[in-house]
Amino acid sequence: MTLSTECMMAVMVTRAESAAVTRRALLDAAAELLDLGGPEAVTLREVGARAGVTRGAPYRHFAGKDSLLTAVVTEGWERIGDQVHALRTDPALSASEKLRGALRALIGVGRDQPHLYQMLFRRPGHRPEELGEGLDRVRRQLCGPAGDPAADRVRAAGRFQDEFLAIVAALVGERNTRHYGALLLSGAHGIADMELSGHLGTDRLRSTTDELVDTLVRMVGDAGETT
Amino acid sequence: MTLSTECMMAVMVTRAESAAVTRRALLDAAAELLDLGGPEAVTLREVGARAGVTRGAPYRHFAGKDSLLTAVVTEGWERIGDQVHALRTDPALSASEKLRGALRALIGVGRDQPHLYQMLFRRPGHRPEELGEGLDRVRRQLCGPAGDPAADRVRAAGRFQDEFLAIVAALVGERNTRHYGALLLSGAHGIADMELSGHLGTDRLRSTTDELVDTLVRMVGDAGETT
DNA sequence: GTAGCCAAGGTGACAACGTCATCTGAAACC
DNA sequence: GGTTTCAGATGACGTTGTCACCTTGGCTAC
Repeated sequence: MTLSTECMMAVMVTRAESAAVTRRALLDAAAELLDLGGPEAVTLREVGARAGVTRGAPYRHFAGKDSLLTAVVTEGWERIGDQVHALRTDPALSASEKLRGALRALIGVGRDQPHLYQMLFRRPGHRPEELGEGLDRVRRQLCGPAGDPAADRVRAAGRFQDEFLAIVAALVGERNTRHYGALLLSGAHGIADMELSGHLGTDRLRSTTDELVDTLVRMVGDAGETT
Repeated sequence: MTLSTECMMAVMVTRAESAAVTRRALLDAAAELLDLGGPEAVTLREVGARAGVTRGAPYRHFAGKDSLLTAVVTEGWERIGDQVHALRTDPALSASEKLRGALRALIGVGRDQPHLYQMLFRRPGHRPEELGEGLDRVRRQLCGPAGDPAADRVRAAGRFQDEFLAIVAALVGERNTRHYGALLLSGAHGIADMELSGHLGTDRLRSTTDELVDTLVRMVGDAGETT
């Protein structure tokens, strides 16, 4: 039955269409495996199998495993960017409600897709030993060829940051945006990652993520007013 | 020359001593490889080679690769715990100086040993999908047999937290310690991890880690006073 | 319409890895 | 002195990422 349906639906597909659907299936399979068991569980053989192709096929669409995972991470950043964009442009929300929502959205990704979340905050080539100028250098290095996985990922993360900083600017003013934006983002990420690593919610550190976010936003609001 | 020295020093070593020195060499080799290239670069074959044994030998001292890495992480937590202990008991420092020092020490580990740092904040069995009650559950599960790698790691992290929270308590009072302690630790970890992942120090988020720590401590100090 | 092109995908192979079963030799113990 | 025990060596197995090579079927130029 599945086969006959497949045959009927396979009638008249152009080559580009077929390649696009395979690429999409590879990305979906990789994202699913990532959610299930982390980067280690994403094997090109299993990805290929779930996408209905063999182990070598992914190399037609991605340079290798890293490249595939980077593409999955890029789509993760794009989704979060969309979420924050929706918050920022929602006329029914106050500035601090938008901020709280953005931070909670980030932490929510951590809770719903822990493995994906942890990959959001890994250097594209995952080489933390060379700190240098951070993503700016990566951006300059890779800005040229659009479609490059690492560059796409940096761009997607940058868009998220722009949306987020626009919300922060409305709260603490243009002049303090970069500083308090960095502090808020670091704080939210720290809260999310502490929860993921199991350090939160213990006997010693018993606060919930929501409580921590509320305190953080309140403190920044107070500090932003006085300056 | 090295060989003759070795021979001279190798005279009359008991079996337990030899085993201990091998275990030590394995840990050192694993830590070194971790610093150089991350967990992927820690192969049992290379660890064994650097420790002067073959690939199978590590299994005499550790259950497997995970167990070995967990032991390395445990020693990392112990070192940080010692650092914070030294800060806490230093009579020449004020409470806020101690706090700032502790946060900077944590971030310093991130800068000096990025790969080790990132493993400090990974679940012992690295299974972030089951959030549950966090480390408390792991602690209860594994509290029995001392010497168990995961239990040791949880204990070492717990000691660090105790030292840290003692500093926080002196600043915001006993009643707020858990909440603000969690916030400060999350904040510092977020700052460190954002720097490692290259998200800090970009055009959009240009603050330094020291600036962020200062603001964070100042805000918590203000909030702690008012309550 | 037909010949050639080209890219998606299949297949075999390779090295590296974690892990285990088995063997060996020497220290430890009675 | 014989036995036990355990650190370490060795061979083997399954899995993985990756590459070179091959096949096949749409696409394009004439």
